[in-house]
Amino acid sequence: MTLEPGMTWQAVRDEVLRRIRAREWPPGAPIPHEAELARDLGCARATVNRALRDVADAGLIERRRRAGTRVALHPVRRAKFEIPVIRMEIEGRGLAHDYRLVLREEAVPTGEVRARMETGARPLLHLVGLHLADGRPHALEDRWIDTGAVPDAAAADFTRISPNEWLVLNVPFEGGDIAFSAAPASPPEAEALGCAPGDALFVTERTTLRGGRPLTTVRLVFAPGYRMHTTI
Amino acid sequence: MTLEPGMTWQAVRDEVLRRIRAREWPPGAPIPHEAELARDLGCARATVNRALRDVADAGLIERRRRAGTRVALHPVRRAKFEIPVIRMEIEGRGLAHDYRLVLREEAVPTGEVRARMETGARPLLHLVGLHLADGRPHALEDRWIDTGAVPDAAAADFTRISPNEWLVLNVPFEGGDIAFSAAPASPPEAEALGCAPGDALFVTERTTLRGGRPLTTVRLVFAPGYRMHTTI
DNA sequence: AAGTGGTCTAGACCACCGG
DNA sequence: CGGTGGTCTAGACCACTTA
Repeated sequence: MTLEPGMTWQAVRDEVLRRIRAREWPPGAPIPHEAELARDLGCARATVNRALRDVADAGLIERRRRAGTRVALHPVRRAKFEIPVIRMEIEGRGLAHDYRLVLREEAVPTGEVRARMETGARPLLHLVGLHLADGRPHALEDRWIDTGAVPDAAAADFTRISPNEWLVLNVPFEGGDIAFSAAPASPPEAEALGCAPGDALFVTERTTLRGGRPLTTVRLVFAPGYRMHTTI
Repeated sequence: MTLEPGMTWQAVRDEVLRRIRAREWPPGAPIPHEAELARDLGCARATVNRALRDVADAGLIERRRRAGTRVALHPVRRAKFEIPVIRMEIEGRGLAHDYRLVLREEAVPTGEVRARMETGARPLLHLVGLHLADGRPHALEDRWIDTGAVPDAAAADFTRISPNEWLVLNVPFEGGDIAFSAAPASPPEAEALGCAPGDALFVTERTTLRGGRPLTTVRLVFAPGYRMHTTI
């Protein structure tokens, strides 16, 4: 029990984490309410609230009005990861970034892309480009843009700037979803990335929205050996 | 300009996001300091602080004492993802989870595992197990545990509970790192997962620490078709 | 040295929801 | 209905950093 006044919310958080780890508050057990903790720890309730919100964000406790706060039974760890602009990611490693536009067309998407974009039989802007790191293939960007939702894209010069970067700079968005998976290299992907067909490649697929409307969807296929990394 | 009193921090955040998206505050530009925003928006500075902290967490603005707050030039989006216990993830999809221990040994790790665990030539507990969803292979868990750091693991019955779940329930940890990648199925992986050798598989590698000391490292290889999903 | 964000406090009101 | 967390306020002090 710490009774020093002037406690910071980080100190409160650490004390809460200590009690959870020490099983003073075992999984599933309710913990004292904010006012009580504030009294015990000698700080304001707002400070306890700040600390507990942080612990709840990490998934270690569950909070509900009236029901109080409980230690999570199955602590689902939550972690953050970053989605940088590809050029910045490459340059951040001290490598030179280059980009080559491989394909630009107006076309009607099929299959998954069509389902994700929800644009039916309307033609979209389809761009395929290769990102290079120090001259070596890094990732293949296969993108569809709804020019109805992003009119400026029709006039953009995607031979000089990648759609990835142009969109980040020019098109504010509100949300979207991301999926990560592994896929074998298709023959064209293998040729572009300089690997063998069937090689295991790391794939991310993103669709970004504004006002609930899909703006663009992209499939990024990374050259063999790519790793996405983060910390808990 | 909104001048209603009693503004919530979410409303302040939304107004800030609107100004950024509308280029009222263009990329790289400084935004007014908290006190000024609080006056303009008719709320307390703490409310503005809460809102700006949220926007900064998302990567859209950069805050520094004395230097003030600026709109990020290259908005690195930050997203969260969840790392559930494998059993919970499977059961959450309405499938039955099963687990089979494939290998249990005391052995000295080599290569990457040895480097990650920092245990030198000391033998560790090595466990390999298969997670099944509705009887079909879901993921292969290849784990090393430092029994010096986690003594209880030596006596645990990993034929009934997976190391994944046992560790979550019994071993509090403080941090770690995670990597995601794609890899071809090795012959033993292919046999365990019921796919062909060389098939592209989604792989996650985690090392968890307590007090800066590695407790366990695990390589999870998922059956073909697995997708990790999250939203921005 | 001074301005900015970071945080704490004490009090208050409110929304929600479980008993 | 009443207790809990969620939030706002007004004021204050502090830490950091950069001009």
